[in-house]
Amino acid sequence: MFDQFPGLGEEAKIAFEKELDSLLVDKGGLLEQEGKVCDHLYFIIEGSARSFYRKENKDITVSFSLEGEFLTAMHSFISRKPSYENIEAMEKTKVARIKYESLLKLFEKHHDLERTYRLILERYYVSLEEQLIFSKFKSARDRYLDLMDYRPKIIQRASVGQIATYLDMSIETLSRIRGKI
Amino acid sequence: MFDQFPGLGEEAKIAFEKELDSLLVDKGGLLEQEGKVCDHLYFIIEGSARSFYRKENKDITVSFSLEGEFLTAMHSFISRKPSYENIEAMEKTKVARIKYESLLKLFEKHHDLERTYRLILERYYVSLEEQLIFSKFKSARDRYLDLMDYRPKIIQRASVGQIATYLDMSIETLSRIRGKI
DNA sequence: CTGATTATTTGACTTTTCTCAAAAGATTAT
DNA sequence: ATAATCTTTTGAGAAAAGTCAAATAATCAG
Repeated sequence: MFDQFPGLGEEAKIAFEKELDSLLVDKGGLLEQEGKVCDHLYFIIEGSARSFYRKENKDITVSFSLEGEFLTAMHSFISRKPSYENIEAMEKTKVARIKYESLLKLFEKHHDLERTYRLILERYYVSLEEQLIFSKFKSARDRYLDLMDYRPKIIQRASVGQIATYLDMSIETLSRIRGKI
Repeated sequence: MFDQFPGLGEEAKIAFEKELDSLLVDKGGLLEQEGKVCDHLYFIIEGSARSFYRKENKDITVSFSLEGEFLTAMHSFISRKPSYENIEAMEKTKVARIKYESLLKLFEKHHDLERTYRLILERYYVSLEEQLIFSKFKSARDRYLDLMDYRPKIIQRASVGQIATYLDMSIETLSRIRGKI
């Protein structure tokens, strides 16, 4: 879990792992729900998830997460306000999670853990920024081709509808793009 | 500068301020340039700035910042890779800034400063997420109306062209929207 | 102040993507 | 296995926003 964060000491790791709580969710099961404050930072051990929200009875996918990645409804987790996001398992998925409160407590004792969290946050930020820019300046077709290049696994695991809202185009447009490759 | 971050102790503030470096930039002057690693976190004391990048000889505005706000080419600042962003003063602008290296050093000594930085980062994140969602699900007209509501000062200070690329629409479309309010 | 440059607005037309509708293909529960 | 449901594909027409071009308006340098 922390291979990617070499600065983290053994002591902090152990303390962190003590606070972890593990969870198995079925396909379609919700890890987080809109309207509630998101209290957990998740780590996907196995499986995949997507976060989405609802607009006029449609699900709009905001992000996809695969095993080995941290995940939360960051906006709510940070701001402590009710989330507008839902997080749903895309298949049978195993996650570890830690409570917001526990995390803050651990920060008091383990400086290096707060740093690691900061790094996770930074990653989150960078990927969001890439997503913004990428969505801003490319045609529907290029957004799809980019996704194929950078995150091919998502195309294998997510439905056309989920991918379409993620890429900000209609299902029909995506279907037509796929037909023409 | 730190009024918004009550958790920060006097000692850390003093140490931080010691590392600050103040700068006056003329209208159009560049604080950061694409291709270079961004080494500074800025704070706008007076004036305003925008960050943008170039695509096919056009400037695409990514964000606007006003006095009292922290600002950097976050992607590069975080990743230590060359920036694709430029940051430019929109008028005569006074900034304070700290070097990336100095900041990291201060983190070693002042845990509360690293926390404050984390909070700045969180804010950055939240505003980026809002921008993404906001750009994703609104019509050109609604994006403009939202900007008028949330950041009216930007509309007063930035040019039509700058606002148009920020809102991801053509200059002509924005001009027509403005004509019809 | 004045000509030159740059920014904004307006018009006509094009392109991209959307919406609605229907058909075809999968998936799920009984 | 089969009906029922959900997802994907395909077609046709509509809407939103883009492009190109020209006219105004604003800003800047000498």
